Amino acid sequence: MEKYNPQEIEPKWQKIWDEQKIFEVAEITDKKKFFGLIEFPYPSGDGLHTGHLRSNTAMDIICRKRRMQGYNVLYPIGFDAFGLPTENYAIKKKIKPQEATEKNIATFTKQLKEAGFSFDWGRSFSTTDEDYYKWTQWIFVQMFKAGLAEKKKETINWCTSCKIGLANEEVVNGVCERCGGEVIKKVKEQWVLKITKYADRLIEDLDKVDYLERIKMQQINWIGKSEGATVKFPISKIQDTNKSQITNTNNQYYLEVFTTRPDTLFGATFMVVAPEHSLIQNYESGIMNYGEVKEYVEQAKKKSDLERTDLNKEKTGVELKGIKAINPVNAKEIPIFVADYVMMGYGTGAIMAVPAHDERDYEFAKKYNLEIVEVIKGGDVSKEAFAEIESGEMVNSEFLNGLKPNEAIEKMIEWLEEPRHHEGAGHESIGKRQIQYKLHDWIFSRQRYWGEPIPMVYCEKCGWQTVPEKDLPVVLPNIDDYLPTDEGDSPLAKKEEWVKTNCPVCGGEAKRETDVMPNWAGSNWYFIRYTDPKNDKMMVDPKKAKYWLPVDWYNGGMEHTTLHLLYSRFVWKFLYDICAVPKECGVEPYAKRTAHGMILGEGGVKMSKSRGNVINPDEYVKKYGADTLRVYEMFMGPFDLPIAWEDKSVNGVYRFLNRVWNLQTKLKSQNSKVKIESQNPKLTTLLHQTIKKVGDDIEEMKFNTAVAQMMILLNELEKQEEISVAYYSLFIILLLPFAPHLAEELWQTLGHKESIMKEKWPEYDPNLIKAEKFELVVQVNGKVRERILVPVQISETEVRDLVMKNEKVVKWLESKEPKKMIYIKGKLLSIVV
RNA sequence: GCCCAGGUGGCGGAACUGGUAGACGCACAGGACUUAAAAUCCUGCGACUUCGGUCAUGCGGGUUCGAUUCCCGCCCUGGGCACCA
Repeated sequence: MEKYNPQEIEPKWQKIWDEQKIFEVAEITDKKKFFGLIEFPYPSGDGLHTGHLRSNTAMDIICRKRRMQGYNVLYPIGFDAFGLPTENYAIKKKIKPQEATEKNIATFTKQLKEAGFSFDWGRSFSTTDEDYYKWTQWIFVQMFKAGLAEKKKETINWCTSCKIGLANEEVVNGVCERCGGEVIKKVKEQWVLKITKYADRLIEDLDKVDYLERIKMQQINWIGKSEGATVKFPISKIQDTNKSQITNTNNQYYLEVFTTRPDTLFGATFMVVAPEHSLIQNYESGIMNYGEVKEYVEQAKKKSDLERTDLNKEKTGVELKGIKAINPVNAKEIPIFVADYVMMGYGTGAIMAVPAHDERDYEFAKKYNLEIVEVIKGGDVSKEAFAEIESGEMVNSEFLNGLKPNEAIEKMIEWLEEPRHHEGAGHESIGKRQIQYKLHDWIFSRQRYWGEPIPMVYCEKCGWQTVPEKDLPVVLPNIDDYLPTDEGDSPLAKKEEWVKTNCPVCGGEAKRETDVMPNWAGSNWYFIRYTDPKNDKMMVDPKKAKYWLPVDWYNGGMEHTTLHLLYSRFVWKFLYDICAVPKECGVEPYAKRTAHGMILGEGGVKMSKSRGNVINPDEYVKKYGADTLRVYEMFMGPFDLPIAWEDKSVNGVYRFLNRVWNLQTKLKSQNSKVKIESQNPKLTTLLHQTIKKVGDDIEEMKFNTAVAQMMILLNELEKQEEISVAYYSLFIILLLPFAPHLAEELWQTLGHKESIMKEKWPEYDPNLIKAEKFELVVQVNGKVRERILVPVQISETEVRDLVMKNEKVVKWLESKEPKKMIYIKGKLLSIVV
């Protein structure tokens, strides 16, 4: 027998699988389908990393098992290749992004094939392929036509280092998520997608899917739905007798706020507006201390978001002297402040402050000595704010007195919504019920080069027009100077002959949009395209979509469970609404979503180039083979938790596979007819337990214990004088999804002509997983005192008799009479004396 | 601050629905083979012990015949959100 030599057998089998196109899936069959999905990789210059392998191996195991269970399995792969990392990499290396992408995809392809994943390579594509992004642009056109895409002036987050606008989601702790660079506010015309219109559905439909609970929570928190009311506070017109009239340039007579606590309206003793609030500009001449206010506003602007949102800092603010707000419930005049603890980006950018029942307002009121009016009894407002909503009773609140806060909220909203005469505004309601989301509309423009051109044309006469569908794709021109500009225009703007075009409506002169789409655009819908990747007539053939979609199981990293998941769910819902995907597919794109834990470097620290602790899979494939790497990544620890790489343990897995290989020496000479049942019953039990455990564990992604169970079986098999081909075959089949090359080679060695993958996934016999005897545990007063081997069928009386005769037990009873005996069948007998 | 995980030997981690804590692997120690080493195989491996046992699953209580598992109160670690009105 030759030695286990993965370096030889792995390339051999990869070649055979590739040539036979064994994983290329039939279009539509009568078989039940299974669509397993992993996040397609971003082909960076660094090559494949251990995290890709962890996710891909897990789904590979599941898909291989499904195939053996008789499913028609789609396990596709592609590349998410547009975007900043490649562009920046290309700039650094002084090459074109096209070149970098091509090279990186080649590397990734080679690495992925070397890992033995059962991908359907026949369906592979890159988001940068023209016949793919044609449809990415087509989706944008549909969104525009549906009124969900709009170009508008937005205060955006501008990364000064990437020279690019960022979505709110891409700003983390006040800095650029990607490069950590400084983020400033900049007003720019931007394309936005109105994801907020789908906010409710994105929350509600989570009930219909099987996601990890924490993923659902993340989605819900991100959308951040709050229910409450808006309330208009009139601004009192004349304060300062020296000034005859307050100039109000925009006829703004109200300060409108959003509150989740309309019940506390009688306790509103001052107002606060964000530094960016238009009220300040509008009442410039009415604000007596305008200079002071202006200075505060300027200071606030200079602060980064990080500084402004630092919870530990003391709240600051300046009163707008000369104007007052009138609390509409009691007509009291209350002061207005500007303070940077109120954010322009949420609600109306202004709040009514109820210091008695809100911690932040309380702190502010204490500092500036403002009135604190208790309107809910139950706390001690001389000491701290009482923010409870479940308990307490309304006081000092006229028509709300005596109610519970929850009831008061409803009553107050009713009161606010009643139309009534209102000074300066005629006949309308003071406020109304309002739902507010933290989720913002999604800024979809990027002022860079390496992305899908936004397929829009601007005509002076006709306004924004979509590029006609027959002219799609708008091909990204191959330009030499693709460096970003400091002014924040896309490099495409420099290519005049490309920009200049004709208006699709009037035929007159027009200009192309020069911004490109963000990275998310291509990854929003790639899984749909896998079901029909070559279609040049439509995004997807409804028949094919109907057969394959939704995705049955989607696994990926925790880092993509908020943004990518939310965005792609939104796009799916839109495509569902316009019938671009058939109704039969359902309202959610992914039936099940799981996430793997990150692999950390040795010692539990994050892997990074700067630390120099990045594990390169290639080295391990070279040294141990892909099978060892696969099994190790599954065995290293619980799949969903982060885990540190441990070089020494890789060796342990290599030993395991070698022992499986060497087990061949114990094979009975070609005696495959031997019936399993006739063998050693203990071993038979263990074999069936292993079939059950490995099968069940794969479904629950408990790969570590599945491998452990196979090791237990191997240990037992090794103890035998000789083993039957039947036993060995079953063992290899169980191992196949984990170590496919090894399993295939051993299968062939056993004399099979067909691939092991044609075998059925084994089923266990429920009668055989039970052992004939078990170890009965005897406890005296809760302590284990004896273990006796007894037959499974033993009755309770027999157990009692047996135990009471047992010397050791008798000794522990110290001739006392047992008070109580508890018998747990098949487990233990507990005696209390 | 809020939400979600989690805390078990020297290490990664097992443990069904309250029923033998430490499976499996790593590391380590001893032995076999070898001129020797590597590899491989065998044995041992939570702590203490007067060798009868006793104590042990972050800490302190509780429920129970019995708690890693359930309840109450703390401490710590990781992740997410964060002046969201």
